[in-house]
Amino acid sequence: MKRPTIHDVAAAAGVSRGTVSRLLNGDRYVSTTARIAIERAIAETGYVVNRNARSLVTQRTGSVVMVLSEPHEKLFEDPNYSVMIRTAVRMLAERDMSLVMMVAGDDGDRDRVIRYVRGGHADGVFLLSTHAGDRMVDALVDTGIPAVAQGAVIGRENVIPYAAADDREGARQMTRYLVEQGRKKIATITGPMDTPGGIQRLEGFTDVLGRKAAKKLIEHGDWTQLSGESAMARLLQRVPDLDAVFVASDLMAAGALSTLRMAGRRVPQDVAVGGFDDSSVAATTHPPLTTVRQPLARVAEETVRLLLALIDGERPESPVILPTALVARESA
Amino acid sequence: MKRPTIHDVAAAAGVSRGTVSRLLNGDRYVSTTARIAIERAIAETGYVVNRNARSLVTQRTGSVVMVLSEPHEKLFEDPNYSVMIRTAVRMLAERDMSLVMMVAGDDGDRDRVIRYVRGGHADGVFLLSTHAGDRMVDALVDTGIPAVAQGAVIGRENVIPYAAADDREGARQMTRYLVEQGRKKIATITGPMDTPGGIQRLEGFTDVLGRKAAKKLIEHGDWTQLSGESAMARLLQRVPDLDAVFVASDLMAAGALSTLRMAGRRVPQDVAVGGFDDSSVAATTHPPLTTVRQPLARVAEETVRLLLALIDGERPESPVILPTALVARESA
DNA sequence: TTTGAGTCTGTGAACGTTCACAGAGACGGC
DNA sequence: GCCGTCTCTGTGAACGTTCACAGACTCAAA
Repeated sequence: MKRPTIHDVAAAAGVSRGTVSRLLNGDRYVSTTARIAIERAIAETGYVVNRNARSLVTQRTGSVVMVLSEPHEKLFEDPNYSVMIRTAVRMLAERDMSLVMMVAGDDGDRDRVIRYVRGGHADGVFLLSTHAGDRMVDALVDTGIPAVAQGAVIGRENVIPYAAADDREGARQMTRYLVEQGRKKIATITGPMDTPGGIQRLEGFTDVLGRKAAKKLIEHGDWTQLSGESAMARLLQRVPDLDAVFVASDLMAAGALSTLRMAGRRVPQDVAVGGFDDSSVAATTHPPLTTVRQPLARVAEETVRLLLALIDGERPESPVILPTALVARESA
Repeated sequence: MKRPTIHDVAAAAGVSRGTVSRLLNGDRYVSTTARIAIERAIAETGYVVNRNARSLVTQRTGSVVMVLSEPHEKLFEDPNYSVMIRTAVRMLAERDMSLVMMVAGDDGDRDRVIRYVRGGHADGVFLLSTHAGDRMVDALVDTGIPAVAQGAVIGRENVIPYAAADDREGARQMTRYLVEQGRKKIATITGPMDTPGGIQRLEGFTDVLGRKAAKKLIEHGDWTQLSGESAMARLLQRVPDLDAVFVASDLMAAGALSTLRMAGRRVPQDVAVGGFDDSSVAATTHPPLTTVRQPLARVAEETVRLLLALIDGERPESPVILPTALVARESA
């Protein structure tokens, strides 16, 4: 019951290992008769190449590792991951490469990742939601193995190529929209200020309103619904006469909506609410959220493309920034 | 700049390959002096074992593959996946094993998966949301490599071990709850009838109401919000006097809620709505959904445990069915 | 002192590939 | 008829491990 090897195929086809190997690897110097015999032999024996043996000599693994840098608790919610995983799996499959998942939640995890990559077990690395100042990033860069990120790695923008949505311009779009609607006192709830989305979306907001004007109108959240609720509560207390709020994620916006409802403010009559992401919650809130759509699928695609190019030894341009679009619903 | 090999470590430590290998693999016959020398040599050289070379001789890969059987479009939404991935990655990491992701969306994908597993590239397989009658399942079983599923594989319940939430009892809980609230005409919107959740949750519903009574009160959806909307519309047309509906997923329930709102029915006064999953949407709908919580994390854990046991050559009990809990909010 | 068991070590072979090399044959141009 | 080029093929070595085996040494019991 042993798995057939390249020897078995060669014997069955009446040729040598070398010829079989050449056919397998797309070398052009294989005669048609040999080709046919080998192809039949492969079909008959059910042969499939042993990647370990191959990797051992080629020094290539045919796999890429995706590193998720969230702590273990905060796992749900983010559709980014699914899209990223699917896209990567699909695009890698086209090259017959595979995707290995790793989590870098604590220091032990990070060491494992470093060891894994340093051990030469991957041809490339995807970094997801990596935090500012993560020493793992530098260690990975040191290995010399291609690495890319989805969204900027703060402080390493120039060393880790990345693709991302145009968070800043998206925030500008939303803020301008609120202004155009005649809103006079527009506040914002940001994401965490150690994430690119948190930073960029606030930048976009102040781009439109001006730094001084915006100063008093900022509260910070941590992307969770709960943090949206409490940030909204703090805003209402500090700025009771606000008539609009730009919330840096839909989930936080959902939280803001319930706080507003509890406070008796009507949306959008009294307060307009703008979200960000156009995630699935955006359509289910009441009222449905006006939000900014991110081209998630395209960002994922470009991220993968970036890594594949690096693996191929090219020098792709980075960053790849993709446009966002305003989705007008009822909340603003 | 070559990566150090076991030879380098052996030389640096003044011992032979064999001794280093023994230490690495936890063999007890290694003297303390050798151990210390080797450990220092490993630290100095930055040695990390080459898994390919190891796999080549041990015939074990130290990795497990997770197969997602959704077509490429329907990817978002399902938190199951994230939890499952995280749990698997975490538990595998403890054994220094890694997780490879594959998607089986079309026939080409399925062939790739079969080839991959048949090629001996994985020590085990996780099957996620596998469809009834999928020939890939039989092919995988034929390889003799351990495989488990999260949720039953319809028609292969006895050949593929699995862990799952007690969908049937969960549906009973919800249906009973609606009855206890004094609801007289309770309808249901099911999931697709080729998924275990679709089947089991309907079973639970009819368990409580009786097959004949339930007959007329059933509409089918496909888990999406949109399908929930239209199924609800069909129900309203066919059974205008219904006063409750058990919807087999929260997302579909969100759809049902908006149809009810459009139709001018108040929830829960006119119509009570019960969901299933206790997913993130459940809290954001208006009114918040009364639903059934699945022990997602525990299901994932048990699924992984099952596979690890199989890999270790044990014969674990299957299926592992885990209890659900009713979460009362405002919609019922 | 001999024996035997237990501990520890080194060595050669094997795992299944790819790759470089050498060589055989075919064919066309001179 | 010879040479050079092109196509095609087989072979040996290498990749970095593990494993079985044989042997050396220690120690205690007979």
